[in-house]
Amino acid sequence: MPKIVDHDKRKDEILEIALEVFATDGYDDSNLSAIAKRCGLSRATLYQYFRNKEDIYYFALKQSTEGMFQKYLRIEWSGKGPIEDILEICDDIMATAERNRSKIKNLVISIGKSDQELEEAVYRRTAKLQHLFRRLLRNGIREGRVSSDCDVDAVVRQIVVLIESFCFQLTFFGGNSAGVIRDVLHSLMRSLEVRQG
Amino acid sequence: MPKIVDHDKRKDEILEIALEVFATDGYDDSNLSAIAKRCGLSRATLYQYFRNKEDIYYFALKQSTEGMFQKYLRIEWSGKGPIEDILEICDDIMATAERNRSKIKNLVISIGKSDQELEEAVYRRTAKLQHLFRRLLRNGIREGRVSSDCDVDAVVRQIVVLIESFCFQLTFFGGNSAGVIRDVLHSLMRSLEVRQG
Amino acid sequence: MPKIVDHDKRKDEILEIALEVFATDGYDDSNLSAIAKRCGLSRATLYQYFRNKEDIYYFALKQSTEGMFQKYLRIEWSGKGPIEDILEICDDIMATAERNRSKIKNLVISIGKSDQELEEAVYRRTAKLQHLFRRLLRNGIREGRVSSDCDVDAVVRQIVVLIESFCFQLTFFGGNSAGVIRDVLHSLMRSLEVRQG
Amino acid sequence: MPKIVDHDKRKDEILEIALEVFATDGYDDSNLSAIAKRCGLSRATLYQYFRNKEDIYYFALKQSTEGMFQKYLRIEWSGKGPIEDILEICDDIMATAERNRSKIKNLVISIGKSDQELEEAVYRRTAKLQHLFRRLLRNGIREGRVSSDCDVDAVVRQIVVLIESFCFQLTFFGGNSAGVIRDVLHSLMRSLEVRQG
DNA sequence: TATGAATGAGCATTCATTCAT
DNA sequence: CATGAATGAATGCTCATTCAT
Repeated sequence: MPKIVDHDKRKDEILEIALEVFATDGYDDSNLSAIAKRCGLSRATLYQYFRNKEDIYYFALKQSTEGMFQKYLRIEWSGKGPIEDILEICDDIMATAERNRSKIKNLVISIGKSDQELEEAVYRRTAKLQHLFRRLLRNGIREGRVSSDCDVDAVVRQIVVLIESFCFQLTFFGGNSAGVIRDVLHSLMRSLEVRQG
Repeated sequence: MPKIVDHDKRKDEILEIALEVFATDGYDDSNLSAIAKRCGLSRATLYQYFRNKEDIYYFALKQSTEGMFQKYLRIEWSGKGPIEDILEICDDIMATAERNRSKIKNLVISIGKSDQELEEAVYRRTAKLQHLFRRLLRNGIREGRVSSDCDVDAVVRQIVVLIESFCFQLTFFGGNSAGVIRDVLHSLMRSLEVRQG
Repeated sequence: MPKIVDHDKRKDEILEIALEVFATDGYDDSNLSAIAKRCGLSRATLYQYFRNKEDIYYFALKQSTEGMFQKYLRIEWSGKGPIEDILEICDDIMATAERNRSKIKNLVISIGKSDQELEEAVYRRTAKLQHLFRRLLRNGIREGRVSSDCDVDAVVRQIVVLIESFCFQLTFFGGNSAGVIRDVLHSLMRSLEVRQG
Repeated sequence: MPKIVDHDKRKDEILEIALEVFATDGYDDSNLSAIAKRCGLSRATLYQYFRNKEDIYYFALKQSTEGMFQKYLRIEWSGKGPIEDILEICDDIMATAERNRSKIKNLVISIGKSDQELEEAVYRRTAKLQHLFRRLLRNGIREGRVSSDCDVDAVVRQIVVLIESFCFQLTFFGGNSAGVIRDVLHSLMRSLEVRQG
């Protein structure tokens, strides 16, 4: 029997490392030598797991975003009200982003390369989340906990764009700047809240 | 007169063209051949004006941002009040950014390359503007036109970060997404306004 | 019985397939992966049967030419005369070549790689045949059925070279061009024939 | 003024050398390093003259065959008769081929790579020559110097195929074998001659 | 000043071959 | 006997940069 290494596991390890390298150096300035070296492999060996550099990048990115927003879809709601719930989700997303800065950075840089496919992917991944936000807001309005002036679609759009901006700030200026976006998001949401007498 | 007079002018022409090329192809995917060709010069000649590719990039960027925020510093104020004045400036900046998307894109991408120097440059260029905003807000509070709850420093920070985010959105997702940031900025500022009985 | 019996058989199977691959892609453009895959084996396993790629090629070629000219050596002669006999043999050789174009192509290409060893091999394989031709011609002269002007050695040489040329034409330009060589060979031989009053 | 080297001349020099290298090693087994080294240039410099390896090969081949058969088209005819004239041309072609073995070898190898374009090119280059042969033979028949049995088209075809075969033999087995083909061609033509009383 | 010529350094990719299991 | 894993050695190609004129 041949030398056995869990192929898929090794694949994931490579992607993990590749992601870091890509995040540090960018796609163009990175090179397979660096990735291979950090994996403790030769450059040629990478080709046993992936067809080419682009492939590595693509899968590294895919792996890093997969399931990123899945967990929010089956949340159990606290009684704190819709605004609080939305903020909680948003905060969690942003905290996750902060914890995975290198992944986010890659994502952002990739979008910058105007990879149309990725833009759509971002949309697809957040579509359900947007739907959730809409439902929460509408419920809130019906229950009188959210200001009836609120243009639901517009607000949801703003939330999403602000979260994106959070990621941008995180990528380009770091956590402090990103924190400002979080503040803005909070102000924005709070201004929609109907104070409960 | 000898040709020498033209030196600086020629330098600027090169930078102008270089900026376009960089904006289109990105720093890495661009090459000096392309720039030289579009300048009607040979590659070697570029080295008579600049030391290397990075130099060209650096100066192209510098040139493109120079004076970007200068004009706001000697503005004459309308009687509409500080909030309105600030929004007017912000809108003008954002409109300018939208008109110069390729420059902005370069700027953003460069920052992404984590060119520390550039990050500082951005700060330096906006420092005076921030000071202006602070003054306007403080005046507004004193005159009772701006809510006294307003944490001036925090708000100014938010303004700046939102304008940055506007540029990011512009670069990565285009004008529609960027417009959402503008809306957020407006909401934010309006919420500080004290309605005049 | 253990699997060992199959070893040589398996070897031949590999060579058979290898020959096809080599004929299709050429030595350089072919690769062991392709051969291994078509054999249903892993690349590494090939090395259990052959030392290296060249070995595989060498033996594939050897196998394909082995016995190519054997059958003519124990032919029973018709009464049609030596010229007719020679032509019959030549036609049969050429027909065989036409039927095994891919083998021939490999052979030709290999010779092109100036594999000295192969050139000699070609000579060795045809030596006996040349001897047979010589005998037939000499008999023919003695019996008055072949023109006495005929320089036996020269003619035999011509026959062989024409058959080789037939293979070249077959390889490079296909059957039609090769057919022309066959015609030439026939004319040549017929011109040696002494018409029997 | 810059360093001036006659660009086209240098180009030709490179092609000259490249041709030799290709003839020795074949297209695949050759590499640009070898060509560059023998040119006294760096690999990168080759790319200032040609776009890629294939280009070098293509032009090397083109250069080598250009005008190969041109000179025969405006020959002045001796009084020796058509057969003699044709043989003289053929001998000259074959002698030229022998003198330019490396060119011929390349040509042959290229055809082997089944470069359709080249096969056509060979045809195009010999088309006028074939026409000339046909005319000579027809004149010969009319004038009673060539046997009236002679199937002109067939004979011309045979001549061409034999010359090709000459080249093949030259490439694969060298001048001695090729000489045999020359002999065959002579016999063939002589057998068409009508002896002048 | 301007530029044709030349190059070194670097990169992605391929593939025959080895080795441990 | 069989094979997955791993790799060294090549190779074509690009490009910023230098140099001599």
